[in-house]
Amino acid sequence: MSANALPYRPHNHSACVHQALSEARTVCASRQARLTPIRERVLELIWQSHKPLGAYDLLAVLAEDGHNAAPPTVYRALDFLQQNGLVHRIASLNAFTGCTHAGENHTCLFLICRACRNVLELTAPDVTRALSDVSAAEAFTPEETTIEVAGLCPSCKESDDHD
Amino acid sequence: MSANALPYRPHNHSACVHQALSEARTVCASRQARLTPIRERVLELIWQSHKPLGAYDLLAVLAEDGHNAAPPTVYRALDFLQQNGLVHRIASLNAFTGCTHAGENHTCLFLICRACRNVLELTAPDVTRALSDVSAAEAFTPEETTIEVAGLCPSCKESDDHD
DNA sequence: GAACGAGATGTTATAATGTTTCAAATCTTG
DNA sequence: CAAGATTTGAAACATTATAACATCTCGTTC
Repeated sequence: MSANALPYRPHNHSACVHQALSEARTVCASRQARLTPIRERVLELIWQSHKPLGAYDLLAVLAEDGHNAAPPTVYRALDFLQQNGLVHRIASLNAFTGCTHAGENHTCLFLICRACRNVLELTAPDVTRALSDVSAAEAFTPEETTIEVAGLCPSCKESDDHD
Repeated sequence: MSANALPYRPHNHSACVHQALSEARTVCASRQARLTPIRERVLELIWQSHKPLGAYDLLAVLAEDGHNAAPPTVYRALDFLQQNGLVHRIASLNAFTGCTHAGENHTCLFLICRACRNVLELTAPDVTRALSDVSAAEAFTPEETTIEVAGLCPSCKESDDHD
């Protein structure tokens, strides 16, 4: 199984978080984008797991932090993080997940487990190429691509089979 | 250009609507699903153009009809239509569009013009296969697939180039 | 170091999208 | 026609997202 499949397996997750934050600092520094405390905190929260969080989930945690934030605070942080390629919005869930390819310009896809809610982000050249061909065939100029596959991850499939 | 590319070109749209409604009746009859007046009206409204409509857009038109509907009325109609493969929800737009492959079991993708807002629905075996391969490689069991490509359609690209 | 300006954040209000719940009406089937 | 199932009506509410404007922070310039 590829290293990318981690979210579906137990792993040293604090390493994920640490690496993500570290990469984020690098990316922001190189772009002269300011990774302020709020933005960094939101990114850290999103990376707490591989389950996408909603904006209001984030707000709730910030409230526990003692930070009395309003929705725009979170949405602005999320906008910043998206613009700098640090998080993705999962349209079918209205939720946000950490980008595992920070800084890379990429078309990615998501495998979303409906049972455990974990999300695996992948880049799939074959899919990207096929989609690009389809667009070209229709003379369509693609700009933003959303590919989200909902289903069951291997672990949850197994549990499901035992029912 | 394929016949499927119609939304981006002038065409006899009332034929689209007529055919869609006719197919819907056939599909529902064969499934013993009841295409009630509200459901049919919602489907007809969705087919008024190839631009996806939001649930509240539909509500507004129903209000003009003199039909004083509340949100659940529309969402229930939309649920029914989706379940019977007559409309699709475009997750990235929170909007609904008529299915051009009614009754067929298919994985489709959408080319969404950000300028004119028209949407072209396609089935792309190469994309479907590539996605299926990716899922298999991760031992993931896919159930629902969302593929939405936002960009510029040929007509709008042309206008854009002239700026 | 004071004044300025740009970017970031705070605050309030509101918009847009979607769901829950229960009651009433309608259709279907025996 | 009576009973049960499906559909619709209606009110309230939940969730997600944005608009508008005030304030703060921090680096730059004078």
